[in-house]
Amino acid sequence: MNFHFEQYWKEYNDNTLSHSETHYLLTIYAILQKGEQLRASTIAKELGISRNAVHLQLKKLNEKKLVRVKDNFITLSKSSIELVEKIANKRQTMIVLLSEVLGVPMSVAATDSCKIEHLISDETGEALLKFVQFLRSDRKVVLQFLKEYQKYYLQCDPEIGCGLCENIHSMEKNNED
Amino acid sequence: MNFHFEQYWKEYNDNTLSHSETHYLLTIYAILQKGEQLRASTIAKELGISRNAVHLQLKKLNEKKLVRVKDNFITLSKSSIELVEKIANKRQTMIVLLSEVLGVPMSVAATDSCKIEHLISDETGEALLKFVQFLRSDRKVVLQFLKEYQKYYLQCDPEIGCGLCENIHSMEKNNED
DNA sequence: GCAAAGTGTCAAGCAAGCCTAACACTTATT
DNA sequence: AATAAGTGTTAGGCTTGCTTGACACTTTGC
Repeated sequence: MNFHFEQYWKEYNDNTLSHSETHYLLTIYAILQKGEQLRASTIAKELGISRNAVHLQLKKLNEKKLVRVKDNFITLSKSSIELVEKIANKRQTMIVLLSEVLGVPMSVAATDSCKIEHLISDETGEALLKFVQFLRSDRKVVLQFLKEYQKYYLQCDPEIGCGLCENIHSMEKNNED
Repeated sequence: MNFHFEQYWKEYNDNTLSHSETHYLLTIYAILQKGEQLRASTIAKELGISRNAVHLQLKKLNEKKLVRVKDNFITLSKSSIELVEKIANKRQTMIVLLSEVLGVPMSVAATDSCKIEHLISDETGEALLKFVQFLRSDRKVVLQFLKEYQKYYLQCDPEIGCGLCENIHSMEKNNED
């Protein structure tokens, strides 16, 4: 416990993307993926903020070469697509870990993941992904591990279930030993 | 993937404590635990910010009943001690999961945990704690699980090690079967 | 005892990121 | 053609949380 956290706490805002920027880019990415043309006011509606705020943020994102605006239509640069996909992966990994493995309710898992997705380092993101992939594999040792975890740590009514036990049961079905 | 994240993204700042407040309280807690008397300028030195900034923040924390100031000496209220201990637990749990189980370097684990500790819900914090406690227990199924995980997912030179394999080996020693 | 150092406090300023108000311009509607 | 609705843009304001400068008061050192 003698790690000097005081050295780290200021790094909170030293991220590639701020929380705000992250959600602009994620939103833009999601809409563009549907094949739709995208303008500022759509982002405003989607994020629930004013057109003016979007306008200002887009100007900054454009200066940072993260978005392009042409004829009022918005596209993402290659580098920001990479950033967005990395962050979306981190979010998804966290959600799976929290909800599928640890049994946290989906809405809580989604909220928490949404808050921290842009703060997690690539190193941690990759380690989490590997771990979750392993936990989702149908190895015997994983199923035994999960069953034992469920047995001791998740108090759930077997009649009702808890979200997690259903996952384990369905994994078992795919892995008849 | 059709979860509406746009509903959540604004909750980023709706936390009991901001990142800044969190680190004020954690710092105050740590110093008081050493039994030392504490004044504003000490916090300034510890956090690496100006006395003026500390002064303003302490005024706000005092209004929120999170700290008490008497004769320029600072103490924590009962409610903020509870908050601090909860957050410190979340941080510690995350650090253990990342560094001991997933093999992320300690400095990365510390930085990431420091950034997200105050954003994680109590529900997620408790679920993570249970999971880490289980992973640290000396159950046979846990050791097998960790060994298999290490085998497939952690490329490390057995001569040098990776931080994680050492943990597993030491767990094995305590669990002669 | 007196200068130097440490401490608390107020003021003004800055950056991020939001807000509302106001205005210009372009589409739709009728 | 005329009014309404949608969109982009600028300007001023607010909050959080930091900064530096200036000033007063209290310790400490010689």
